[in-house]
Amino acid sequence: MKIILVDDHFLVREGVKALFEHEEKIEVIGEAANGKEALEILQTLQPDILIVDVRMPEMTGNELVKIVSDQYPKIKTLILSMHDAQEYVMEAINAGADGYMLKGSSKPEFLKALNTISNGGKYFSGDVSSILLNNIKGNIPTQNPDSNLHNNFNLSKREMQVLSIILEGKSNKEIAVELNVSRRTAEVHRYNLMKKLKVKNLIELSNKAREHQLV
Amino acid sequence: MKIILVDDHFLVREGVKALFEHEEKIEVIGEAANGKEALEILQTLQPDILIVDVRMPEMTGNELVKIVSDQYPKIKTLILSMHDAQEYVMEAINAGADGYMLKGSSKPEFLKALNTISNGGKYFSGDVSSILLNNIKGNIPTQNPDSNLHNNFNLSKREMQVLSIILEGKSNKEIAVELNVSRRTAEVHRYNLMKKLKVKNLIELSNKAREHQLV
DNA sequence: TAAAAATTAGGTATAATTACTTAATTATTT
DNA sequence: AAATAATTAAGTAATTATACCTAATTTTTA
Repeated sequence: MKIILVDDHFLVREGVKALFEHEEKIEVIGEAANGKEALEILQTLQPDILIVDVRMPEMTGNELVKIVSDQYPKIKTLILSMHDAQEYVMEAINAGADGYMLKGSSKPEFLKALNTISNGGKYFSGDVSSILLNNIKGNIPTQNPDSNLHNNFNLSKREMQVLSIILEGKSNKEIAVELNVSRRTAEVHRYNLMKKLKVKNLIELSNKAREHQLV
Repeated sequence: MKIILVDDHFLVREGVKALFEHEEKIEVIGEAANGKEALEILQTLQPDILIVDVRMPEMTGNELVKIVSDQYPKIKTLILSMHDAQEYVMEAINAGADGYMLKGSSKPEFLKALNTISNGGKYFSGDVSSILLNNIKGNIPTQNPDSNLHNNFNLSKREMQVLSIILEGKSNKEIAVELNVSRRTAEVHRYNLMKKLKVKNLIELSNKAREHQLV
C-alpha cells in the first residue's frame, strides 16, 4: 500500500509516518506540504492512497481530493480532519473522498480505515458515522452534480446578499438601508436564511457560513 | 529530559513521540489529552518539560501554561501552535511559556528548542522571532507582572468565561443559568466585555475573539 | 489592613430580534 | 402561457439585547 501524505504540518506528517512504521504492508512513499506539491509528486510517484489534511493554505484538502478523484480515479483519498462537524464530513464526501478520519483516532482505527479503502471500500471514523446516517437522502455521495460548495442550503441570491451583510455585523435596519428595502423585508430574509441554515443565533450563523465558505 | 505531551490530537502526540524516538536524552514519560488530565498526571510523574498544544477544549494551552508556571515554576513549558500570528505568540509569552514552536517546524529545530529550554533558556521558532523583535517594549518576556493571560483587553476571569459561553451562541438567560447568577449579571458582563473589546455586535465579537484567540 | 478591583444585581428605557402568518408583486422555469 | 419560486412587506406578540446608572458584597493586591 503506497501512500502519499499531504499536510502542511510537519508534526502531523511525522505522526502518520510513526503510526505506520512497523506496518510492512504500508509504505509512505512521499510527502507534500500543500495541494500543489501533492499534484506534482503524484505524477512521478504512483500512490495507492493519498492521506490529506482538510485544512491547508491555498488549496483545501477537499479541493485537492476533488481534483485527484476526477483526474486520477484509481488513487484513493482519505481526509484527515480535526473536526467532526457534519458539514465538514459532507463536504469531504461530496469532494469524492474515500474516507474521513479524525486526528484523534486510534492506530487500529487508522489501519482499519486504510485496509477498507485500499479494498475499494469507504471508511468513516466511528465518531462521524452517525452523521452519515442522518444524511442518507437516497443520494450517492460521490459526484453530487449540482453542489456548488457554497449553497447546499438553497439560499437565494438575495439571501446570500443579506447573509453577507449580516456577517458584516449590520442590523436589519442597516440592511434595509443598504438594499433599499423595508426593514420588514430584511427581517424576513434574515429569518428565512437562518431557518435554511438551521441556526439559532448569529454565532452559529457566523460559524456555519465560515465553514461553508458562503462568504 | 523527561517530557509530558499535552494535545487533544492523538496524531500530533504520535508525531512528537516519533520525533524523539531515537533521541536517548529525551523521554516522553506521559501524555494528556487536555489541561485537566495534564495537571493530574503532573503530580505523580515529574517532568522537566511540558509540551502543550495551544488549542484545546475546555482549557487552552496558554491557561495550562499559566497555571503550571505559577504552581510548578521548575517545570518548563513549550507551546505548540499552528499559527504564527503575533497575538498568539505574545499570549504564550505572557502566560509564561519558555518556548513557542510551530507545528510545521523541522526536527532539528525542535531538538534545539528543547535543549535551549532545558538549559533555562527561551526558544521561539525561527518564523516567529521577527514578531518578538517588533514587540520589545523594553520588557522581559517572562513573568510580565500585570498580565492576566487573557488580555490585551483587560478581561477579567469571569468575563472570559462569559465570553466563551457567548461564543457558544448562548443568550444572557442561558449564561445566567450556566453560571448560577442573575440574568442581570450576565447582561452586565456581556455589556462590559463588549465595551472592553470595542465591538458593537456579536459578529464583531466573534471575529475579534477568534483573531486574538481568546477562546 | 486599607485600597482597589471584580462580581453581583436591581432599575429604566429604548432598540432589535424572533417567530410566525398572510399576501401582493415580480422573476424564472417548464 | 402557466406554474413555481423569489422578493417584497405589513401585522402581532413575545423575547432579548443595549446602554446606562447605582450600589452592595466579595476578592485581590498593595
